[in-house]
Amino acid sequence: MPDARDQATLSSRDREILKDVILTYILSAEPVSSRSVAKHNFGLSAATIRNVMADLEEWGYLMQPHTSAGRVPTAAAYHLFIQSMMENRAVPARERRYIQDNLRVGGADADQLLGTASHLLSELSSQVGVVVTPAIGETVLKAVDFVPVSGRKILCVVVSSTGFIDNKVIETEEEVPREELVRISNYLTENFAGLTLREIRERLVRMMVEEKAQMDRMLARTIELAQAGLAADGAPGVVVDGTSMLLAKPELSDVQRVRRMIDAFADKARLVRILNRCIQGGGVRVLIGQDCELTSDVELSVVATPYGVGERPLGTLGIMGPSRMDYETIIPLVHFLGETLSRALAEAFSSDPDRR
Amino acid sequence: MPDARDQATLSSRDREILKDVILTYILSAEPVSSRSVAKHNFGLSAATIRNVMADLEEWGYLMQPHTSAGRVPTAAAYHLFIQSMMENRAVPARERRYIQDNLRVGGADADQLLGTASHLLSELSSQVGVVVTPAIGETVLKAVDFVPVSGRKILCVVVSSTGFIDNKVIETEEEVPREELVRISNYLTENFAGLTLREIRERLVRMMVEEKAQMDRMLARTIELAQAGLAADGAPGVVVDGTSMLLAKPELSDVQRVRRMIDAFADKARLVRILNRCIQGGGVRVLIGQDCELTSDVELSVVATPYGVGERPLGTLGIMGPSRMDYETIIPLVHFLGETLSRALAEAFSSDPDRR
DNA sequence: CGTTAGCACTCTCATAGTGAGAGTGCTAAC
DNA sequence: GTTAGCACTCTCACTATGAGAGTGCTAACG
Repeated sequence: MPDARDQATLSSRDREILKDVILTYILSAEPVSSRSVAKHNFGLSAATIRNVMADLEEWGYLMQPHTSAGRVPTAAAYHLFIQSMMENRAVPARERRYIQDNLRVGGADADQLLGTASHLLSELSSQVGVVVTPAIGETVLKAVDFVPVSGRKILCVVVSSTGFIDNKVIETEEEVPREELVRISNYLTENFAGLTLREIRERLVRMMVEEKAQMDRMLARTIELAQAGLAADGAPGVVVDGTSMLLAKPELSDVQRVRRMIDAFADKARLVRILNRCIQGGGVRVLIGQDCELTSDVELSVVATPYGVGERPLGTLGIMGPSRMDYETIIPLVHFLGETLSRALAEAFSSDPDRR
Repeated sequence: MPDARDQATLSSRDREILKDVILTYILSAEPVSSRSVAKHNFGLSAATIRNVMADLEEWGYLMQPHTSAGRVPTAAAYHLFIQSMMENRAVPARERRYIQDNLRVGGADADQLLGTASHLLSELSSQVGVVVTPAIGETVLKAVDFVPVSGRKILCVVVSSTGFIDNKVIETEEEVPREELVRISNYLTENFAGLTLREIRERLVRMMVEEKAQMDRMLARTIELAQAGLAADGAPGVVVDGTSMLLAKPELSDVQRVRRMIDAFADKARLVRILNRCIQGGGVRVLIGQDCELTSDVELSVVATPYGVGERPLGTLGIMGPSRMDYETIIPLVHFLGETLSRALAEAFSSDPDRR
C-alpha cells in the first residue's frame, strides 16, 4: 500500500479536495463528510469525492475517528496545507493598528512589552499566547546602577541595551557610601557597556586574578558588587497568557483533559525547550502534533517565530493550541507580532525623535 | 415559621449535628444524609437526626438541593461554624518551614515576594491564591534613582521603604547629562524620603508655584523628572495564582461554568474591590456566598487578611474558592502567611544582621 | 414528650434498548 | 472515469426502567 505519497503524486483535484476538507474541519471542528465537500464546489458527486478521500486516507492525509464517520486531517495534511496550499491572509488593518498601539513603548519597559505581546497573541488568536524572555546572561549591558536600600542591602539595577531591566537586591560585606556607589556604577557602565553579562563576568574573573595584589579598596568593592549584581543566574522565562481559551475549544469539553493541559503550560522549562526549537531559521515555524512534545489526547500545534533586535535573536514568541487552528490567519498574525515587537524593542534604545 | 434563629436557641445537640454535617460535607462534597450523621456518633437513630436536620433547615442553616437528597450547609451555617464551632488547627511545622523558606528575602524584591506568597497560598490550600499589591501612590519613598537609557529616555527607579521597586521609562525635553541625574536623584532622595508619593507630588506642585520666577535650570529639571517619574498613576494590582485548581473541584465539572469563573478572576479591578473589603479590622476575614460579589452558580468564599509593615497596611492577601472549603486549615494558613509576608517585608528594609 | 421503627413517596442516576440520521464502501450501470 | 443505489455501520439522542438513597410522616414505645 502506498504510504505518505508526496505532494507531486497528488493530482490537482486531490489537492483541492484535501484543502476543502481541511478548511471545513478548521471551521467546524467536526469530521468532514464527502457529501459536504461535494456540496461546496466541484461538479462532482459525493461518491466520487468518497473515492478520492479514501485515497487520501490511504496516503496518510486523512483519518476517520471511527468507521462511517466523516474524515479528519492528519498532521501530514496540515503540513502540506501550510507549505503549499494556504493563502497567507494579511493581518487586517484594524488588528495591525491595535497591535501597534498596544506595543507602543511609551513609559513601558521591555518586560511589560513582552507581557502585552503575550496577551495580544492570545486575544487575537483565541489560543494560548506564549513568549520566551531572553536569558539574562545573553543580554547586552547598557547601564548598571546601584541604589542603597538599607544598611548593607543594595538594589542593583541592570539595564540591557534592548530595554530589559533586571532588579536584584544584594547584600555587601560592609556598608558602602552613596557617593562610592555612584562612582562604581559609573565605572562599570563606562567600561562594560556593550558586552553581554556573560562576557562581563568572565572579564571580571580575569581582573580579579591579574590584579589581585595591587587591588585598591574601591576596585575590590567594584568587583564585589559587579559579581553579585551581574550574576547571570536567570534562566529564560516564559510569559503565558490565555490558558482559559482552551476551555472554549469544543474538542476540550472534558474537564480533566483541560486540567492536564493547563498544568502542562505551567511547566515553563518544557515550554522554553519547545519554543526554542523554533529559534533557528528566522521565520515563522509551525510544529504540528507529535512534533511538539506536549503529550495529550488532543493533537497540539505550535506557531512560533523568533524576535530580537537587528541580527541578535532575543527570544521566541508564538501561540499553542489544538492542531485544528486557523493557520491562514494565525501564521501572519504571529509573523506580524514578531516584527512589531522587535521594532518596538529596537525603538526602546535608539531614540527615534519622530515617534508619535 | 422561625427564621434564621440565632446561635443561642440552638441546643448543644443541634450544634453537634450541624457541625458534623458541615465537616462531612467539606470532606465529601456531597449532600449529607441523616443516616451518615447517625452512623458517625451520637446514640441517636437516623430518624431523630432527620427531625433535627429538618429544624436546622427551617432555621436557614441547611438546605436540600432537591427533595429526598441529603442536606448541604448554607452560608449561615458556615458563618456559625467559623465563628464558634471551629477549632483553629495550627499550621503544621512542615508547612511553616516551607513558607518561611520560600519567603526568605535573599535577593528578591518585594514584588517577587508577593508572587511567591500568592503561589504558596494556592499551593497549600488548593484554592486560588490572590494578593493585592499596594497602590503605588501610598508607598513611602526610600530612594529615587535615574539611569540614562538612551538619548532623552531615562529609566526612573523608585524604591519604597517597604522594598517595592517601580520602574518607569520617562522621556525628557532635552538630554540630561549623567552627572546631573545623579545630583537630581540625590536631591530628591535626601529631601523627600519618608513621604508617600502622593505627598511628594503635592509638595512639588507647591514648589513649582512658589518658586516659579527664580527657578534655576537644575531645579526645573528636577521638578520635571520628579513629576514624570513619581507620577502615582498605578492602581493597586493583583497577583492571582492557581486558577487551574478550580478544575479539580468536583462541584465544577462543567467546563462552561469553570470558564466563566476563570474569566471572573481576570477582572482585576473587581478582585481588588472585594479583597479590600477585608482590609479593615486587621485579622483574617471570611466572606461567604453572596457576601462576595463573584456571581456564579457555585457559592464562592473569600478568606483574606491584610498584610503590611508595622502599623501601615499595604495590601490584602488571601484565597478564593467554593464555599465548601476546609476553613479549619485555611484560616490559620492565611493568617500565618499574612504574618510571615509582613515580617519578610519588614526585614527587607530594616537590615537585620542575624537573619537566617 | 422525646425517640424510634416502619413505610410510602420522591428524586436521581446508571443502564439498556430503540430508532433516526449520517456516513461510508461497494457494486453495477452509464 | 463517474455516478446512482443500496446495504451496512456507527453514533447520538431519547426513552423507559429499576435500583438506590433519602426523606417525611405516622404510630408505637419507654
